[in-house]
Amino acid sequence: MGDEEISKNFIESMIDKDLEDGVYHEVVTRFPPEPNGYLHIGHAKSILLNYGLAKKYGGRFHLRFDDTNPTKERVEFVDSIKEDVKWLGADWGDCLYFASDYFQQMYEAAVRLIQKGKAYVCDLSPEQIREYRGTLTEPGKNSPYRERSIEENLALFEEMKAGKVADGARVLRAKIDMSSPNINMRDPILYRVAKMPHHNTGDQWCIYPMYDFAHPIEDAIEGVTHSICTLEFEDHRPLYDWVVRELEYEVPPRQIEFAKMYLTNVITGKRYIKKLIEDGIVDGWDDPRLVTIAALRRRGFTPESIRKFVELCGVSKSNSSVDYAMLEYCIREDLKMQCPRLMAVLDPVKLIIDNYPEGETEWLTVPNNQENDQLGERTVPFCRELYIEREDFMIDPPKKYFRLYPGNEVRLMHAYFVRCESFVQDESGKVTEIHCTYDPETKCGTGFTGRKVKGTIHWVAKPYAKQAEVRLYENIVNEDGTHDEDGNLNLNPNSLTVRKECYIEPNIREVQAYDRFQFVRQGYFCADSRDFTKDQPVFNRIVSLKSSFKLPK
RNA sequence: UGGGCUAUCGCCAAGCGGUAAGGCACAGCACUUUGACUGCUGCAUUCGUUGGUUCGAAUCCAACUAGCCCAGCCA
Repeated sequence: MGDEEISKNFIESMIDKDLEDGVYHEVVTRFPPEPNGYLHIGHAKSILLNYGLAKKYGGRFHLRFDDTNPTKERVEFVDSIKEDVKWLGADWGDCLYFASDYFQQMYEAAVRLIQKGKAYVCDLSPEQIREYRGTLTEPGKNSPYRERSIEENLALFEEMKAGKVADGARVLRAKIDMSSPNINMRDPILYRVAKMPHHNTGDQWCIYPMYDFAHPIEDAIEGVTHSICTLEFEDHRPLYDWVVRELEYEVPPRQIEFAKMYLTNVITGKRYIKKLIEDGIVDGWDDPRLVTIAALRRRGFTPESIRKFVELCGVSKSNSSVDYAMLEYCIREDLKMQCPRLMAVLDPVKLIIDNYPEGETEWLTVPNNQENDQLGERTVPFCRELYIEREDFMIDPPKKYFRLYPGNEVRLMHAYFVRCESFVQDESGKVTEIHCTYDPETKCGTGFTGRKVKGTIHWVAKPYAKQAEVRLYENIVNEDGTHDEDGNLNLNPNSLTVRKECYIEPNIREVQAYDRFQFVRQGYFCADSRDFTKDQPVFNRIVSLKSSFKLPK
């Protein structure tokens, strides 16, 4: 997996051209999150794209925290982001940076702009600035403070820096063009006053640079060549270029935009996730139904599966929403060869083999994964009373059902053929016991070829079985749209099913948190790190198998 | 008559003037000690629309249409 030829994306083509033209002689990329929340699957695309490009071209990949706004940032997010990026396998080596470490250089850059007559201090209030900015269809008008002298601007900016100016009273603005059709070029704000401690620089600064000013400087300082961001920044590129040009960096970085990834039937918006947590619908930022990196990890997704997914989705400039089935395919693909395939019964019903000696136990040696003998073997107990899956027996089966029903013979996986002779129901009609007879000659591994059966079912020996809790997850929002007309989430009421009476093979006592298994026909499961105890393990379903027999309606 | 971007199968996505890659999903067949996996087969006479240039257009030109983004002292 992973060695298939994936066609070159448009960013690689641009990089190739830059290298050919001698614009750059190396490739340096970065992932620049603001530490204001948890990373999700969409960020994974950016992380892996940037990291992959640096690796492919033998360049560097930087992890840089874009922490220029102290009002929104917290250290705990810095830590969680580092953990998630590392987990995804994007190795930043010693290239870990903080935009806030460049505050002095940014300040000096701002002074240089003032000296060039390209920036001025503006006293307009936030409301006035908005009015002066014009609208999408009307040009803006010049600020009355636009023509202040360089000396005055320098002095005023110094006052801002010294804390002599109240929050919001004055800002530093670029002097570009108030009539530009691109609103970002209408004298954008470069620096604002915010008397607030910063998670990294403390009280050292009370002026903070805006994204549009800070970002190109951060890239230039670090020697980033290709500054890859999402589509909504396309309109900012002229400003990005303006900043690196006016600041006269010898090797100016290039901004390239790509489309964000959206996934069907999930939510990524911080606002919505926060509400789900507050409403108690999910149990936190790492609830397995969410697609934060932390949630995917807890659910049991592997970093490799996320990498495969991102690679498969590709990179383009058209807004798109990838089918959740694609993610499911990727984790199945990764897990199928590396997971032990164990038997577990999620909805048990008793099966009794009437002609099997009472009190006897056979220990069967079975492969852990028929397709990968590296995974070895284990022994499982077999005896007279078993549990099988309730859905593997039907009193009155439809056509083409080939599991157990009165008179039919099936294989008990890794064991014997068994024929249903009778069954017992309670008053409500619920089946409580299934009685079978087995044929000793049909034991697995003896090479019996006398006859064939169409169905194979899994089972667990009743006296030895271990009880476990299993959580079955589905998408959190409905297939037919994630929101209704009013913007409320269209929640899937069946997104979580908890099964407490599940029986698993006794072997599973060896399991560690985060261990993954394929429960035969039930799909892939992960031991939940949060609720895991060895006595009563809790498993999260990662993904179900592709399909199973569906009853005709 | 604001600007920017996008449009190729149900969903992603190659393609860059020489006659529509691939993956997911779906369907069928075969195989099967998991109805899984695997293998095979099928799945766009057509590239948002309409014109034009050309021997030849998804690719070039023009005009439309639809969707997304922009008026934070957020990033």
